[in-house]
Amino acid sequence: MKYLIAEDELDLQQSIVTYLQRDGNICEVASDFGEASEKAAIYDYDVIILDINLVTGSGLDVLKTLKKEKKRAGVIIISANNSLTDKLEGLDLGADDYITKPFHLAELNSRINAVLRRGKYGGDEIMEFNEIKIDTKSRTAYIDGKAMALTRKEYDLLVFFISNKGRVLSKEIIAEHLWGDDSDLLDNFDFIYVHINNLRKKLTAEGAKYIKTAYGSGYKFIED
Amino acid sequence: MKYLIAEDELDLQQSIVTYLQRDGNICEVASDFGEASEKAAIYDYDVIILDINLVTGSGLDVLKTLKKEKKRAGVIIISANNSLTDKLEGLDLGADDYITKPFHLAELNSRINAVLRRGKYGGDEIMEFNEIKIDTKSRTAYIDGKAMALTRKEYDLLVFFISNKGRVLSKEIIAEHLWGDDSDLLDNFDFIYVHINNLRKKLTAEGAKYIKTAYGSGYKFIED
DNA sequence: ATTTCGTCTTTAGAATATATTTAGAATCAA
DNA sequence: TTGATTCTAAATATATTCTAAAGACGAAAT
Repeated sequence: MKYLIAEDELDLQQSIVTYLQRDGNICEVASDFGEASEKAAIYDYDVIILDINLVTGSGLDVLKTLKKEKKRAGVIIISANNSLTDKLEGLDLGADDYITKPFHLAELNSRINAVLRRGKYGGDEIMEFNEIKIDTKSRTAYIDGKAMALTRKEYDLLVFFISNKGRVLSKEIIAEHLWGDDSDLLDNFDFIYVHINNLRKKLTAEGAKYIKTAYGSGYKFIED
Repeated sequence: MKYLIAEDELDLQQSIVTYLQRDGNICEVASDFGEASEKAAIYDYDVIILDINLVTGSGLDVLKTLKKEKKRAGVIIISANNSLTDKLEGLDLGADDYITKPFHLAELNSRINAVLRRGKYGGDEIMEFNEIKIDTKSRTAYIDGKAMALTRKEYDLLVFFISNKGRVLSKEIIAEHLWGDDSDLLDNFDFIYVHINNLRKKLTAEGAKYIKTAYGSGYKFIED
């Protein structure tokens, strides 16, 4: 695998490089944003490890470059502290995962593996739909950067919708996915109405009207 | 350097010893957990290579001994399978790295070098979360510079939370990591409530309300 | 356009599931 | 043995999920 490590703390940079090279990986480094952006634009990396608190420039630039150049590198953001805003920033930047300092190299390693594994299966750590962002790690959904207070079923429902956005989901399918073979319930699906309603309320409270009723067939999550 | 190789597959054990001795290292071996624990407690090793699938005893014991005796040996776990839980468990147990069978000796060697090199950064010395600092060497947690009087379980719980900050940890996962496969307990998880409660009390006594309940899913350690 | 019927929405609250807290018994370590 | 720690058990508290029922809406038939 080929990595770009954009980190200006040189001993940390070196630790990561050594750790990754140990497994036969190819590493390139960047110590400031200019260098990081440039390399990210030109070369194809499998994973980019990006410290958003580099002294020069803005982390957005590097990620924008990646999007513009349609680079498919997985991005793991290193952030110095774990405040909510930083985390949200991480989500906004479109990173695949984030890790907060200080961390164990082995922990970084398992995140890298998760990101690489994901490329194949597509199970994202962070999901997005317009102003809605879901951090599956903390099981928290954000709307316009604000954490939503969702119950477990509401959260599961939202995740299911977003991972099937645009597709009509029948009550049967939804029930099967959220309740499994709990056959007591599967006679009627009235309870779905209630959960849909509750989730809708919380979404529309923030101005998001994404759950459309497909009369007679189900629901779909889609732009107005 | 001085090594302890705790491995009961004798030809593998011998291979490792020969490989390391060729570079002028001192090696001692142990073929069961009793021997490994005893030697680990008495002698000072730079690196301990520990097969967690030894037939006798529990891998926890050796690592617990190391913690109790405040031994600073780096630990590399050899594990027979490579499931994620095993990996995480290994890290949680305080190991510095892990390697899964089968492996090339050269790979083991580079892991050893990484572990030796590490000490520097990310060495498992100090963990931090806002005003909380944990000195893993002395197993002491400080809050605003003040040492907290934590019991073992409370300390372990706090470390587990902070090393997985932001992530929802189910009671099952917590139990698995703090109690291992002690299957007597794993039927119900009520005792978790008590430890959470106790830890919370001690944290909130200092104004830190970081343990959030994720109703129905678990707990997470996170900014308010 | 009106009726009709099946489908969906909405609400309130009952039932259930989950979490907190306390006290004390059992266990462990010094 | 003693004191600290850990676990058990039970009460209390809280949150979620489901049921039920009344009304609104959509679509097809008249």
